[in-house]
Amino acid sequence: MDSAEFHAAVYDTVRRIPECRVTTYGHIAKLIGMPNYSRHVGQALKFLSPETNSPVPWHRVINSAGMISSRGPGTNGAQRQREALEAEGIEVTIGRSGDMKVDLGTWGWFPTRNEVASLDEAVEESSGDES
DNA sequence: GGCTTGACGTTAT
DNA sequence: CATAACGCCAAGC
Repeated sequence: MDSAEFHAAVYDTVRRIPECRVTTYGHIAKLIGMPNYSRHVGQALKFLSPETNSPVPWHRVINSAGMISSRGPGTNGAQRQREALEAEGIEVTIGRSGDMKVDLGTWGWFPTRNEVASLDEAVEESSGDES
């Protein structure tokens, strides 16, 4: 699998995250069959974040600690992500250091690969499948 | 070629 | 519960 396919797999998986739910980079990596590629999931997502018009709900992907990754003090990306999450009704905790955290126990979405496959039938989109 | 970096994860203090 | 250490793999330099 080259980087392009990896990106496509990531987008395809992230797109299936239900509304008002969040998941982690690591779980996305597991779903596409590459448990140790968590960092590259983020790498793929940042490639489409400037768009914000893509069908990929990138804002629903956070790290295992449930916090929105910084990506640079001067950038407003994290801020936009918090806005998007709250817009969906997801509760975001703000710390004193400006750390934005989501309760994974409440909003987390961690299905198995099989469950995602069953969701695939419900979606019935014209997306070319993998494997 | 090696060294550093990064929207990360897990385990141990 | 907050920090630290270690592991991980592609990309850029």
